[in-house]
Amino acid sequence: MATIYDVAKAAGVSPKTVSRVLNGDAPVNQKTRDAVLKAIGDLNYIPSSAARTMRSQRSGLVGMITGAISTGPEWSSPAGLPEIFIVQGAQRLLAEYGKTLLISDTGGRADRVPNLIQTFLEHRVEGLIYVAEYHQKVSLPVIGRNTPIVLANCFDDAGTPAVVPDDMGGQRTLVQALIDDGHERIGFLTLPDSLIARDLRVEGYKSALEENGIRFDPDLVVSAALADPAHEFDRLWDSVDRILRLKDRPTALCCGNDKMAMQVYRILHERGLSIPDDISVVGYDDYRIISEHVYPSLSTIDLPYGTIGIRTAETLLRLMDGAARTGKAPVDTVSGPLVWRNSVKKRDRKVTSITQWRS
Amino acid sequence: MATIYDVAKAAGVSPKTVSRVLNGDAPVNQKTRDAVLKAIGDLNYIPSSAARTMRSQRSGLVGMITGAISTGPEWSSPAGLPEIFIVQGAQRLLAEYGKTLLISDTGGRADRVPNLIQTFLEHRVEGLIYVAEYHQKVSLPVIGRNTPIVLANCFDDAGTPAVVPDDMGGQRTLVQALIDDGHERIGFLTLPDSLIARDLRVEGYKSALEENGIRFDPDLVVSAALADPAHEFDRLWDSVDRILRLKDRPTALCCGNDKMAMQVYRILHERGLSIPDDISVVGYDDYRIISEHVYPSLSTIDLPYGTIGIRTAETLLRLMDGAARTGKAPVDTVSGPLVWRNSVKKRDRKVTSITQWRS
DNA sequence: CGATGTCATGACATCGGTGTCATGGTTAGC
DNA sequence: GCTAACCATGACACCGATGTCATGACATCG
Repeated sequence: MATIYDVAKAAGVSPKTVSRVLNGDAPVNQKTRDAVLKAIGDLNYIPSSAARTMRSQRSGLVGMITGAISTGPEWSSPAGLPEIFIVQGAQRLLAEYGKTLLISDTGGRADRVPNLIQTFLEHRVEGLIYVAEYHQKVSLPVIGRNTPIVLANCFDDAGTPAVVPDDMGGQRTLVQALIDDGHERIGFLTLPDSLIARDLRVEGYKSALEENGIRFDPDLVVSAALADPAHEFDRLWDSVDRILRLKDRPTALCCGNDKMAMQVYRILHERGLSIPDDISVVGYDDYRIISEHVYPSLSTIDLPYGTIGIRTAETLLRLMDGAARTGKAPVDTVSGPLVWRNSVKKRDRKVTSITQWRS
Repeated sequence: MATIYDVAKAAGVSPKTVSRVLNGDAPVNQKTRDAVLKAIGDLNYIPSSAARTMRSQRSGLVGMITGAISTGPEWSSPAGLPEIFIVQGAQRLLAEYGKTLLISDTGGRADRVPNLIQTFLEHRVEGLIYVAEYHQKVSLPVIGRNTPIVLANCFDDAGTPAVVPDDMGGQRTLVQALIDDGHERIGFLTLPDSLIARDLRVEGYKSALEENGIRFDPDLVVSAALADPAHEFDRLWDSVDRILRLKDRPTALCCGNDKMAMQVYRILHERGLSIPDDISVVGYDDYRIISEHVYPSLSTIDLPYGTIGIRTAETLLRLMDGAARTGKAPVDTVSGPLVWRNSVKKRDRKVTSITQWRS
């Protein structure tokens, strides 16, 4: 492989001049420049980033770790796989800034993390990103002060900068949209209790009700999923059953995610209820293979993994740039747009909503 | 950051001896070794792979490109995203061999590929992997002879080593399973004509019929999907309609993939047909969020992306190891297991199948 | 016209490891 | 007891870039 010396010799200049042409850090005469560029082309010269890294102490690399890290309950999402969107988002932004992404997956074994970090540090990554499979709390082994790290889709106790989905705001937006469509009795089939997203979304649900002067009825919120997938469906069936038997039956159901919504479709269908005429349904995630293809297509809210990736990279780049931690909260929340399809029916409101004379 | 010289000084030995402890390339006295290891720990020394790469000319890096590359029709799979499984599979195997994965996504723009390759070459990657979104033919810009490259989920005209799914064998297996369950009139709602997988699977379908002495009826094979997603559903509806109106109506339907199967479920349901009692259905891909959660759960065949990733890495490692291209065909096919769930009904065969006296 | 500044370029050291070769001390073999 | 073989270690050059400083050729200015 040709070196900068070969190029220099071929162009009849010094290596340093070739370097100047490549990096543009000092003026070079046009003729000289042309000669150098020609030599580069002829020799098919490709600079060595290893040599450059050594001299300049900047590798241009960013490390990313995906896969399990917490020792919490294994809540596998065999098809969720938000990771790829986060990876793509982060990679694309980093590429714009000339950074290359090193990636490594734990393969589900948290004990491998220190090794991965060691490898990344050997490559002198300028920053690290850790991506969790779902919104959760993690605890990472400590890394030297020098290498900034940003958490994506998770956060920790140590105040590490993090980017997470705005589960509370998302659910609030979703419920607000239902209220705007005239719904007031809104059931909520939640994710498993062990998930942080579950609590945040219930908060968002409550807050939307409150802002609209609707009383919160605990009977309407049912923990519908189990961390154990084996009994998932039966549990969901039972939950729907309980909600439908309520005296003042809800006109709309929020589901923990689109997958659950798909199963709720089936349950409602088997019970002879038509969506959205008899009851409206919304999901969460905008998992398009489901939301676009079920019938009626599902109204939901986008869980913006791509944006989380971009935002994470953005935060990391800023830290790499030496920006001291700003006063800003270390946990950044990202919200996604409503995606309103055909699973919600507009209703006439029985009473004038409080919202109408609020704004 | 501590260097090997700092460690040497702290341990009272020469840098070269530290190097020997790290690499184990020559015997080192136990006492000396302990002193060196202690110094390494005390100083929190992490070797620089840039320096190592420079001297040894081996970077330990493998580059991977994902995203669009062909200029063919944009057949987007918004939710398919096999890439992540391929990435994971490849990364895990590479990690076992001490290789680190550099990853870059084209962001859908094939014209960026040369830049990505340039970047990878600057990092002196020891090998390259290109991952396509779906089984297709691609054409990559030429790279120097030195860096081996393997294609995953695609192939080219130039005879580059490649790993692709065994679409023909998979469909044959699937149809054979239907035949084993007593079906003989088997409809096939295929993927869009533009896809290579479509033709291969039709081949597999025919071959299974032939092996069982069942006459191929072209009316049973309907190109059910369009590359244009806008009219996708109407087209599918029409295709199912056409097949159901056939004089000798099929007892089972093969669908191009699980997503299509999910829509076929809905169509059959609306027509008052029950699965699997009135008609059996199988998919393709084992896209679990669908296949496990529709009702009845879908019998299908796994499209083994993880295995493709592993096999690709395996092939690449062999090439990196200097193994001259063996006589083996450069295109390697990978097949996945049947996943038999509840969407197929066993039938009594009207006539003794030819298979029974064949083996 | 000499002093000063700017432009274009080169010489040389250096980043942090490892390959090569040399060296001194032990042990084995005859 | 002398040589050969081996073990453990160090000196030194080198991988391929770039930062620093120096230098010669011109242009500018008072």
